[in-house]
Amino acid sequence: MPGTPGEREESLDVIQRELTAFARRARAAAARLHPELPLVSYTLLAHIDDQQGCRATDLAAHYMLDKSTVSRQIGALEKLGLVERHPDPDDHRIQVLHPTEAGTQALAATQASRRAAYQERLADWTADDLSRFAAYLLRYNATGDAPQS
Amino acid sequence: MPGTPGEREESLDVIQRELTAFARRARAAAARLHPELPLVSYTLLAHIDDQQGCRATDLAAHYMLDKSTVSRQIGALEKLGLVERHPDPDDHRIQVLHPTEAGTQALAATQASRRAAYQERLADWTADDLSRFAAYLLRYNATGDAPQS
DNA sequence: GAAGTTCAGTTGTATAGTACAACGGAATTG
DNA sequence: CAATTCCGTTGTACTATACAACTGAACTTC
Repeated sequence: MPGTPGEREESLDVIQRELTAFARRARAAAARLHPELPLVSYTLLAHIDDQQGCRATDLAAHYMLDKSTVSRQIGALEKLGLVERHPDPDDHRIQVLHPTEAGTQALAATQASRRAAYQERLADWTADDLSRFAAYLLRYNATGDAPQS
Repeated sequence: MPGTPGEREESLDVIQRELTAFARRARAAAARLHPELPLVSYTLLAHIDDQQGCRATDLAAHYMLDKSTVSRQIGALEKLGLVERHPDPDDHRIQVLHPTEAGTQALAATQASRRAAYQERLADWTADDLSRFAAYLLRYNATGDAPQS
């Protein structure tokens, strides 16, 4: 469709702006909502739990983070007693991470309160709109999974 | 609506997860894309430009930032010669912000490269999908404009 | 119209999250 | 075994942020 270039650009600008606005607020909201489990730690912990045994390097690659950042975050999570490191018997360089009991528990609690917040916020959306919005976000993020520049 | 709780929850989880995933990467991507214009500064500058004369407090409210943060960011932008402050003649407390010539120019350049990145990323979306996605994001962010929790 | 209150913004201080660079030890490859 | 590559840590620095204390201007109320 070559007819409507302006409209397309406008939508792109809106998407860019609104996603960025969201990103800015997400941090603030996360900090307010769960003061004891920092945002990044939460995210990493969730990933560790999801993958059931991953390495620090995996986390760094997946989140586009420096390995030093991951190292410190993991250190913090370990100090909080939420993750454990197990040396890989085959390769001594590798530390396999997984959540402790407390980690799984903390994660569940955080997830619950997050879901409640979203629930309230999106209370007046129809299930149909929610599902379409979710689909768009999935599609958007999938596109960017292996980005560049 | 007690009928369809599962589907709704699932969508909520997806939205939550995907928005968070986006937020994670946004910073890294922005840092890579425009090393010279820091992410936050860019965002604030864009808002200032968009609103043609806004106050620091407006920015703080819109992005859920502390006024001190805004104050420093504006200070940085001013030092870079990208924004100017004009005292309001009617209310001496207020500083009306707007972009300088250089600010507008820097913004245009940054916006162009950002838009190009989004363009490429969203190349295979129809204009219709883009517009609906944009609308959802606007609605989502508007809902949260005056939140609490 | 002076005192108290609210509002806009700045500054001091502290913290999280991040990157980059330099390193250490372990594994792989020649 | 020497060189290289891989995983992780530590040192250092910087950005973004919050909270609290403050200044100064404008409203309120008597």
